[in-house]
Formats: sequence, structure tokens, C-alpha cells
Amino acid sequence: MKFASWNINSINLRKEAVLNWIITQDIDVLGLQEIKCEEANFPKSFFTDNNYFVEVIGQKGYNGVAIISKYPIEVLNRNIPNFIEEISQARYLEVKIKNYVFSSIYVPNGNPINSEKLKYKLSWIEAFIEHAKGLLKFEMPVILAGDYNIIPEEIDCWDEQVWKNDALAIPDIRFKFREIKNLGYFDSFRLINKNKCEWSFWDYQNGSWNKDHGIRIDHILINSYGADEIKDCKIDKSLRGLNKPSDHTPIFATF
DNA sequence: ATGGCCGAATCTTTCGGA
Repeated sequence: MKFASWNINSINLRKEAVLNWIITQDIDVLGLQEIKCEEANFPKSFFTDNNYFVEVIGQKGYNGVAIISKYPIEVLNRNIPNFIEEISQARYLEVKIKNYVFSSIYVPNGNPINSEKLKYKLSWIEAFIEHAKGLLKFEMPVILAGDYNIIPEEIDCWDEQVWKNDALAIPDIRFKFREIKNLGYFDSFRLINKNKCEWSFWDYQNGSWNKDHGIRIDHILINSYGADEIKDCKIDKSLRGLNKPSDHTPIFATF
């Protein structure tokens, strides 16, 4: 089974790229982030006509997550259950597919760091950590895949000096990532690739792709049952070189 | 070809992203 995550930055602009990729790479389950549309505007039939199952948590204009699967989807949660806010943002979808629990996750960005946005990011992650703790009750692989907006360590960005004061890399945020891991989750990419420097995001600005100025912020976290079964984890950077690409590339793990 | 983003909605400008 291949489980993937891709911040697509508008599903309607890139639905053909998504379908083409999951077919050519033989992806079984794909979590999407930043679909940037309400559920009614998600191109569901484009995927269901090709025999995929689709679940969507939409929002107008920005955010939004979805899951596309070769196999039937049982929805477990349409948000983080213990995260209460006045207007819920579409950032979390948790499902069961076959004998796997899988989530598509879009963690808030948090910039600028001297603002309510960072506080929101921290409180969102804290609620997520509490929830992830509860997910450890499942005696099967739990796969928490998404755009975490966290650069876990110095080796996960092209230049630590550029990023060290950013909401993606400040110590408080890196600490949260370690907190999740310390619950008993593994960073799939790092589990498989001990020292590799690879990126999943290159900014549209400043010619970042051409200069290879990237960062690794899209992650697939797995519990110990997942770690027992994992065979490989790869970032497919080729997608960033397409015409009209998303600024993120997909990451996938094979079980 | 050395020169700097992109997407959606509020739409010839603003906001959010990272």
C-alpha cells in the first residue's frame, strides 16, 4: 500500500496532474491540502469516474483538505475533535481505509511570529498532539500525513540562517514536532533516509526552484505499527518542475 | 534572456501563503 501527501495549492487548477501522478506512481491513498475550494466545487466526479473514492473538507478560497483512495473510505473525524473555535478552518480529515488510519493534515503557517497567527498555530498543534495521543489506541498503522509547516531540523532546509527566525523553524515549533515524535510517532522520511537533505517545498518567489532553495515541511508520521510495516518513503520532486506547479511536491510512503 | 510569485475572491486589488 502506498500512502501519499501533497499540498496541491488549488485542486481545480491541478486535478489532471493529481490523477496522472496517482496512476503512474500507483498511489493507493492520497491526502491533499490547500484544495482552496468548498466541497461543492471539488472535482469529485473527475476522480470517482476513474474508480477512486473521495472525501472532502472544503472551505471558500483557502485551506481545505481531501483524501482520494482506491478503496472505500470510512470517515472518523472531520476536524480535530478537541479543537474548539468560532469558525472552524478546514485543516483536518481523518479516515479509516482497509486496516489503516490515515489523516490529511494542514497545519497553520504561523507567520509573522509576533502575531496571533503564531499563537493560533501553537494552539492548533497542541490540540493535534492531544488527539494524536488518543490515536495510539489503534492496534493498526496510523499514518498522519500532511503539510506540517515545520522544518524539523537544520538539515531540513537549504539555509538555517534564512529560516531560523521563521514560524516554520523557531525553537517552540521544532519542540512541538519532537513532542509528537515522543508520543511514539516516527518521521517516515527520516526513518528511511537517515541523513538525506531533500525538500518538499520551494517558494514561487526568488527563483527558489532553480536555485534549489527548498525546505522539508511535508511529513508522513506513523505509529509503531506503521514503522513495523514501512518499506520506503520518498519525496517526488519531479512534480515541482511541471508547468504551473504547486509550490509543494508530494511525499509517499510504501507499506 | 540577467531578474523574481501565485491562487481565489473581494476581481484591474486584496489577502493568505511560506
